[in-house]
Amino acid sequence: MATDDRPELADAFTRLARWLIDAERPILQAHGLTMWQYVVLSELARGPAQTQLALARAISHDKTRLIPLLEGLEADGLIARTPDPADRRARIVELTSRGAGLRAEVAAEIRTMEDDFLASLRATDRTGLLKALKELNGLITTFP
Amino acid sequence: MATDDRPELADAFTRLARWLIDAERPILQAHGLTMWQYVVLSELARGPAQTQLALARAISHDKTRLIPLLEGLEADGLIARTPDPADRRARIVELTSRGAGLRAEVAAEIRTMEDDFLASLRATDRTGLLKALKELNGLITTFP
DNA sequence: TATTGTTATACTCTATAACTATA
DNA sequence: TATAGTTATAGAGTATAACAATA
Repeated sequence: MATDDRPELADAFTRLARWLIDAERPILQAHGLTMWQYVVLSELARGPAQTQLALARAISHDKTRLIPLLEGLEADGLIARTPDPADRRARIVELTSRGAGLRAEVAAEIRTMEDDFLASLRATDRTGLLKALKELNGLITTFP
Repeated sequence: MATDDRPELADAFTRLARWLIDAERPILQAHGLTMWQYVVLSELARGPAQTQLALARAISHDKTRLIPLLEGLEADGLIARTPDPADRRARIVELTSRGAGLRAEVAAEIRTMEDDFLASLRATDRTGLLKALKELNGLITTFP
């Protein structure tokens, strides 16, 4: 067999993720956000969370650490937590318009950074990469 | 502009890396290895390390935590640490034949798992993905 | 003086357990 | 009894400081 130099996938993905996170950090910092705060805003951009617990699960964060995080975002006026009338234990979490605006702004800057990052690839490899990412991520979320 | 549903890259890579690491864990466990131990063996498979410090840098691990790790691998007969005659402070770290054999065995099992994982992709997307990974990983290591 | 390997210490992040209020 | 939110505590993982030996 010919020795093919395919890298180990876990290693390759980890390195790329780490690089991209490092590249996002200054963008987030310029807007006064931490990584986890941005993760919360991004998840809420898909729709309000019916409970904090559901939100924690959606972003693979544990519920105890989520609390100070939400308190900070609420104090900054980026999210709102309103008691669910149907179940007074639960609190519905959603973006304020200010939070939605900030998230969109940051997402656009990150997107620009990503486009620069992918610019060196041939078109076919880039589309293959993006299609593969979408396909594989669908795969692993359907049966975790 | 049409809303394109491209995922954020950092998120996509992180999820895939986490999934793959979870998939590797039982393989490593079956051979009595931790993730970091396997990382060390893999790095040494590329060639001996002239110093422990260089090894730590190569795998992005800090030198203090590397020490108990190497002691464990040495006790298991998987690596050897020999003082460098030219610089008696330094210790050259290399795989024993047993360590090399174990590493190759584990790598083969991981490779099989990866092939199964990628099996659902179309051929063009799979090759695009692999070429893109190689290209991008080269990019980020040349100017970190 | 600077560097390798090492030990000891502090710090951060993460997970577990326990409490309250509702259901 | 079970669950949502919260608080307090313990644990793993990581980084920093300090030391001996050698350069």
